[in-house]
Amino acid sequence: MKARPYHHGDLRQTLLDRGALLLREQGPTALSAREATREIGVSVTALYRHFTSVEQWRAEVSRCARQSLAQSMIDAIAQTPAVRPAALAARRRFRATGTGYVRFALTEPLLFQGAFMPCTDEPALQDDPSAWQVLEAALDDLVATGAMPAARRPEAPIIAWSAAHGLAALIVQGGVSVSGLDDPQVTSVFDGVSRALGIATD
Amino acid sequence: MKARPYHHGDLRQTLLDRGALLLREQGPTALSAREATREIGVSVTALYRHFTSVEQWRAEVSRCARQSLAQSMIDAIAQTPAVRPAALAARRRFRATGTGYVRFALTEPLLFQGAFMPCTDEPALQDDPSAWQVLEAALDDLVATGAMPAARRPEAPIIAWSAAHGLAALIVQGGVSVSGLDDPQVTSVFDGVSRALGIATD
DNA sequence: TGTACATCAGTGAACGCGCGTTCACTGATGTAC
DNA sequence: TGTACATCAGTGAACGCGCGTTCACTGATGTAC
Repeated sequence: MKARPYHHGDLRQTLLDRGALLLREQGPTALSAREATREIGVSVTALYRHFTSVEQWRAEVSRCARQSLAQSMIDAIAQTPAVRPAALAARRRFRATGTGYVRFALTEPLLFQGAFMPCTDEPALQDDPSAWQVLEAALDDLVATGAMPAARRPEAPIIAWSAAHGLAALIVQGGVSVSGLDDPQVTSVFDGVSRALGIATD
Repeated sequence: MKARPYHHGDLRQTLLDRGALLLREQGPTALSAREATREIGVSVTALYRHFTSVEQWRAEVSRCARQSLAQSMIDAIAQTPAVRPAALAARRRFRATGTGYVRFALTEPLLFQGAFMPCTDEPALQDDPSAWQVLEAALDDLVATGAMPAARRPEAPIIAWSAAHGLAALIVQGGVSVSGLDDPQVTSVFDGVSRALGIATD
């Protein structure tokens, strides 16, 4: 498993990157192997050296988009200032998972669409990082610091996930228009989640 | 504006119905004018007598799917038993808007996808019935009967909408698997919304 | 009341396009002796 | 160390397919006199 160039370089990764770029700029319907290979300057057939089919490539590109989404959550957490007490910090980090999620939908709507586009094939690898796992970790954190009652922990993932995903999806589809992360509609949803989970609001 | 048959009958409506059927059985990617007209037994060109382009037809089909979704909410409300006090009845009806929404996603996942598929054209007519309006009415009802504090009214739509839509979207995309409307994940989300909005849980 | 004509719904062949997949191939890299 | 050969990444032409749109047309319905 060497990463050094053979003929082209790492064509597999280049195809994934280009696919993500296509997704980002033109959306799921524009994600075709012919377009991607044309832009890279490589023959279409070269793709078959790295993926069993175009559909499988598409599934991997979608996975990359989901990983970007998860990375947006991780970035938002990282930008959270270190504060005391620990429970407050945990609340801020949890909130950051939500804002990272919604920010991604706001700044990269087409990539967000690609992250959840229907794929007939399954990706060969699991999401890494995974948005779901980032959320789970933030919830564990809330319980560990006493910021959320442990009794809420089992239902917390689906509640937080549904709210953030629903808001993001409505924004992307244009059903809801929002000026930014400070828009009252956005903060209402996050505050609502806090109330639902018994988490204090700052 | 006559509804009686000319040559075919009401081809416009037939095209919309067939489109919705295609959406329902094979999903958005299978929604093509050639396929629809082939199944109806009419030439492709006939479509241009009723829609300016295939894309505009598609937008109208998507609207029909959204109307089916709204109808599912209305049906769920209608199945709600008449109870006293009025606040309890209002709560039940509000809950029904959510279960109607999610039931539609569960029983007609492809149609649900079609309801929110990206369309380059806008539908000529507005949704009627409209899911959004059904929700608004249910929320007014909650306030009028005292089941929800009036202070929550402004943010209630986006909170309820995000939660229900997010849950439905996650179910349809396979991210969350759920056995039915009584699944704990579903009830958790609805109970969470009630807590977020200051509505009593039965 | 009967006839001529305008209107308009639907036809069918043709077009160009971009797609995914196949095939036999070329040519560079790595390895065995 | 040098050479023969296997391996494998990438080529380029060709295929069949389904799509949306166009065009000149046919034929049924409604209307004016």
